Amino acid sequence: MRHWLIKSEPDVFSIDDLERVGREPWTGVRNYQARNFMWREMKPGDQALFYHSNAKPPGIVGVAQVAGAAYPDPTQFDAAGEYFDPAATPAKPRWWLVDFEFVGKLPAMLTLDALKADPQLAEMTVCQRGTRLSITPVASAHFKRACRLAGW
DNA sequence: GCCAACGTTGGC
DNA sequence: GCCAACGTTGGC
Repeated sequence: MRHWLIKSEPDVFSIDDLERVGREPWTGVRNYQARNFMWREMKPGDQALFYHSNAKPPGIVGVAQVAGAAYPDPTQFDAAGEYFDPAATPAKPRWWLVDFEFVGKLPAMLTLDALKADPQLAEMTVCQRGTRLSITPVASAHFKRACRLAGW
């Protein structure tokens, strides 16, 4: 099993939203690298750290898991929506996604500051300067360490 | 194919 | 609100 970190702005979609709906298609990702992770590398059952970005403070708040195989992001075909891609067709989709399902909430947020302060976690991609990618792979050792640090 | 301009992300 | 980082766009 591989591990990941997925970012979401809590004002848009928070860990509480995921808990409420149970399962959510990860729509709107329009970055090729992030798409490739969902399309080609994620497998059902992979677990992801759920990260609140653009939050005060930012940090990891829970765990989600890949709920099924990748499929075309339906929002790319919606001409009225903000994620419409005129170059994409159902026969030749450009954007792919997976659904994530709620696994659990951390007892307390593991803040970005706390991640950076931990010698083992400071190497995580999310801790690196200028990292904007919304989906990143996480080493299994880092995943375990983060859960342990958060008391989960 | 180069690269300057532009847009977005996201911490601070 | 600022701005560093960096991906994308488009003129040439």
